[in-house]
Amino acid sequence: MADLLANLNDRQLAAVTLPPQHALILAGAGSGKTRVLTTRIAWLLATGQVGPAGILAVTFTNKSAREMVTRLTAMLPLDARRIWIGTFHGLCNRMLRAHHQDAGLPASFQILDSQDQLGAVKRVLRALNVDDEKYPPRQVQWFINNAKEQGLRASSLEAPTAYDQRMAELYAAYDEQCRREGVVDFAELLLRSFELLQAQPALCNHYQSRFRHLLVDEFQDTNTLQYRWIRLLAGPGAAVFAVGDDDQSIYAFRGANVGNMAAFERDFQTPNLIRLEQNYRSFGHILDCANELIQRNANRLGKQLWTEAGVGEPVRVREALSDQDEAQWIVEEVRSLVRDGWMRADIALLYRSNAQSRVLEHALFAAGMPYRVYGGLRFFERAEIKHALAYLRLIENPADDGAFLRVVNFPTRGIGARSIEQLQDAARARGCSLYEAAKAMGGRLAAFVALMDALQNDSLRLELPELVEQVTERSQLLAHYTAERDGEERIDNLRELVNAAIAFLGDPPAEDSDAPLSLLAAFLAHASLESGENQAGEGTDALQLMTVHSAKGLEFNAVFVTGLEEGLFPHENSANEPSGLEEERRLMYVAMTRARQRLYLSFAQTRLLHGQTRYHLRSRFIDELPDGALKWLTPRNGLRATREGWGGAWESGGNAWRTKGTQQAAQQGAAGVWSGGYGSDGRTAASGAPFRIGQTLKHAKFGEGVVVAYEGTGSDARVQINFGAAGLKWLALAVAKLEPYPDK
DNA sequence: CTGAGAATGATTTTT
DNA sequence: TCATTCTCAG
Repeated sequence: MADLLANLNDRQLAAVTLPPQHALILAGAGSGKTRVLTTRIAWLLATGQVGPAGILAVTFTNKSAREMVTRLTAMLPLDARRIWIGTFHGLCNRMLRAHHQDAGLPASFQILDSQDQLGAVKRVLRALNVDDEKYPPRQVQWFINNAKEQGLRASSLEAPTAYDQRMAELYAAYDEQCRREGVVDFAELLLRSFELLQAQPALCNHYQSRFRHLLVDEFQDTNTLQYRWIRLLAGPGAAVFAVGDDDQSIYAFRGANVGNMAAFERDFQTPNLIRLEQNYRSFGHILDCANELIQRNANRLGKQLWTEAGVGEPVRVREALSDQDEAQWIVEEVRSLVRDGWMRADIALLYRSNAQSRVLEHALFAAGMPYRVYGGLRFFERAEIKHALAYLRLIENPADDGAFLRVVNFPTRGIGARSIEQLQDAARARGCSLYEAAKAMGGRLAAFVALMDALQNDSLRLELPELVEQVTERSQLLAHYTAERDGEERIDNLRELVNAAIAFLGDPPAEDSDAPLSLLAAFLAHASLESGENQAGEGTDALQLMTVHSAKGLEFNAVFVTGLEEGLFPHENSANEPSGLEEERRLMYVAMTRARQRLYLSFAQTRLLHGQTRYHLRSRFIDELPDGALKWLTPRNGLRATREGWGGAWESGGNAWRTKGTQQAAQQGAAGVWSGGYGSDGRTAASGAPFRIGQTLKHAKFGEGVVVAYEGTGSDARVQINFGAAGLKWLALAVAKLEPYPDK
């Protein structure tokens, strides 16, 4: 016991040993959040206050759920599978499997991932002859998920406009299709579980009295439905231990509601609120920057990170001439770090949006520097894997039309669009599944039915891995990719799927139901809920490239936050959203607090974006940091305009440079501007205009403004000027009357 | 069915 | 710019 609690600081210890009451733990970045959460569970168990069955711990990612289990089993000897630890979706799946009948689901219901869901939506639209110009599938999908995350069914939606009315109808039709096919989407897992508990008081009571302690990780990321699910499950008697950091709430765009933290304090009348503010990750200067930045946000619950580690190195800031120059400099800097003994794997390059990785990758590749990019397709999302899984899904559930359509003609077996249309008509007329309808058809469809029947037979006598192998062979998937030029990797992946099946057999999920689920169905659920690893190559010492979002929860000895430019970070689109800027600032806070020892912030004067050279001001976030903690590697006042009066431009919509019909910026023109380097005059020589970026000008109507960007040559030349309150304007040099204004 | 060329649209992402 | 999706001719 003493062992368990050793090395906790006072606050951590207080949190871990709280009485069985509701508690809100405000855990700052690097304050030992996961440690507190897992030690709390271990302490509850070790003191005999509760048994493993009385605990429910919920996270957002499989990764953090796994980490919790690993740490917990290291602290205590126990069968972690008896504890309900998992993601919201994983736990809801577990509950629905156990009570599928009460929930109105078939025993082996399958789970649609976002891709599958989009496909399902498209089919609904086609079946109902909906104009997908007016109702784009993605938008319909978003509408459905959004409604579900609010806990709303189609029937309970308010539909004030004809459009909303139609959307609600599509939602209803989609749900009906899912029911027919025996599938559920991600949001449905949660909503169905919630509705199950609501509709079955006895069952609800059972779980309420069983789970004495609910522990929620990353509470700031919960959405409305998740919050209500927790509240329902807690009932009157359980203690909810919510851990989160409102300053790290960066997922509002996918439904997360930071307001849930304040709501929790209110609804649960939380008697315990503990702040974990001591940071064990970063040195002082880095934390000073983070604190100073984040305190500009309003409506915080309030927190101030501190460390015993000393101030450490100042935060390095550098202005680059261009995105390429930025990348080049990073390569050099990383090289020198590596020469000094730093590990590449301990260095991260962070960016706001994925498009920015290209330039960085290009420079790294040219320099022969090993790197690894996070994000992109994961294992279970790859096309070849989805194909193989679709065959397996169809074996398990012949009513799964989505799976049927995916593989009926892949690899191609001469079943064209019109035979499929005929088939769909027949199925609709008879009110049966495509597979059922195909049984009545002759020719090539009959051959496909025969194939599936054979595979179904295989499934009865073969072990799961053998079945997977058999499917890839008999379906001709392997043959198809063997014939393809670049099919080698895909074949490797298909073999890897067999390995995944073997691994799954070695560690099957816990069962709470009397009627055990078929291993195949369980494997398919596993594949949907665990999208798999992002990328291989874990072993090599490679530089880490990722978006700031994916860096959340990680830490590195050195971190480069790149592209710190207005419009990019903070992103221009965030200006349109309420409190969008505050979320961007939190994102910056997350980015900076990833660094242990050394933090670099960089921005570029010009950047090639969507095929256009764009000129950005440096991010306001840099200017929000305390001077004393910074070390400028380039002159602080570079070639830049001072950013006075910029707020106005931001509020005015920030989209001004998107004006239609602008001429492409001439590369040479841009080069002309910057060729002089730092401190040069940098006149827009190509156009002959006597202005430079950053110069203050006067306009007869709009008043004083700052030149922000420049585009075109000769008589097409235009400048973009920020007039503060009057906003951002593009003005043609040939027309506009602009007077130079003495620099401040 | 396939492949070429046009059109499109482009934060952030887990389950 | 560029990757993906769509459309149409062969």
